[in-house]
Parts: sequence; structure tokens; C-alpha cells
Amino acid sequence: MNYSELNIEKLTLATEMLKAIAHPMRIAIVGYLDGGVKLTVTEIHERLGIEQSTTSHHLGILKNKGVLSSKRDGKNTYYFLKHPAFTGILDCIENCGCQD
Amino acid sequence: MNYSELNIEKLTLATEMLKAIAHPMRIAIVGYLDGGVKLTVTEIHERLGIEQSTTSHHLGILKNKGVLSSKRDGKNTYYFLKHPAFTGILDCIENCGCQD
DNA sequence: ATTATTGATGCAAATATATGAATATATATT
DNA sequence: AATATATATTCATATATTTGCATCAATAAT
Repeated sequence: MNYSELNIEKLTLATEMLKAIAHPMRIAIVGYLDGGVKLTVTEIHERLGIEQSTTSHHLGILKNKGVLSSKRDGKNTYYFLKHPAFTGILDCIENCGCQD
Repeated sequence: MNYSELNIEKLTLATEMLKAIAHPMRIAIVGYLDGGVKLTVTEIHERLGIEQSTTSHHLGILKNKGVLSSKRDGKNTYYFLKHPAFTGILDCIENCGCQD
């Protein structure tokens, strides 16, 4: 893809997705959901060790920006990656980050 | 890599790199530098159409977080990707973003 | 030595983001 | 219907980011 043409619309979209992921708790969430895993808000907030409302905020951001989808099942809402390739971003960062 | 273990140090590093890239002008910069291209601050600020000092700030952020390197040559300072795979992040975002 | 060019930095104002307490909503259970 | 559980939302506060003017520093050209 050509990001050198300064297509503002495309840049904005890419930025919003990257910004959505670019937070330690949200990277951890994307990591949890790798491989098609589906988790509830409670499961995620317990694993992260942060408040339920904070967790819900983070999940809302990820869903809003198109990183996650959710599906309600009774009292629970399951969150999962909208596209499996999202964890590729983490792999990429990992590869790039570890060799100076 | 395992982001599900909540390794704070690793999460922080990944977050800082992602945050460095997660800005429209900085995504554009990374795009310009794809394929080993080296550009001066002036060239970049003219292409982006933003102030020189703002451009320098953005380049500083990208360099600081390990995304870019720079090399001075006379009056000019050339910036380039520290690791070629960084543009893979843009490809990944692109792939993930365009299919709802 | 003076001037011009290139890039970096200090600073302040505007804007955006993160967090969690309190509360609302939705569903399930009794 | 009343209560319990799961999730979302509102709101305020704290913190971080973005931007560009003004200025400084380094090198080059005259």
C-alpha cells in the first residue's frame, strides 16, 4: 500500500487502529485473543488486574476502532479479534524491537 | 511471542514503538522511508507540508523509540528506518482495516 | 568573519487520553 | 417482583500529546 501519497483518509484510519492498539493493556488484550480466543469482560479484567470499568473502556476503544468484535451471550459479552492478522502487528513490533 | 503473560517491560516497549508510529504524519514518514529510502528533515517537512520544527519533533519521537536512525552528512541529516520490517506494520493495518 | 542554510530544542497553549468511582442497563435467578 | 451478576456509561481528574513560534547550534558558503 502507498502511504507516501498522503491520503489523509487512509492515514487517519490506519492511525486510529494503531492508536487503539498502542496501549499496554490493549496490547495485552489483543495478545489474549490471539488464535480466535473469545473472552468475557470479567475474564479480561481479572487477568489484567484492573477495574471492570477501565477494562470496558479499553474494550470499547478496540471495538470502536475495528480491532475487536463482540457477541453477547446471556449475561456475558464475549470479545474477540475482528481479524486474525491483528496479532501480526505484535509479531512485527517484536521482530523490529529486539535487535539494535 | 507471548503477550498474554503481562510482562510489563515487554508491553511497555511494544507500546512505545506502536505509539511512536501511531500518528498520521509519522505513519506517512515511515511510508516515505520504505525500502531503505533516506530523506533529510527538509525533504520530509516539505512533503508533509508541516513546519520544520514539528517535523523535527516527529522525527525525534520516531528515533527515540527505535523506529528510525539518522546520519548526519554536512548540513543535512538523513533519516531512515532502523529495521526494514517496520513497514510490515502498515501492511498489516491495511490488511486488517479494509475488510469489515 | 559574516551570512545563509539545516536541523534541534525550550516553551506554552490546545487538545486528547487514561483512570476509576458512581451509576445505569440488561439479563438471569430465586 | 426482588435480587444478583455482568457489562456499559457518565463524569471528573490526572496525565500525555501535539503544534508551532522563537531561538539555539552546527555546518557551509562568501
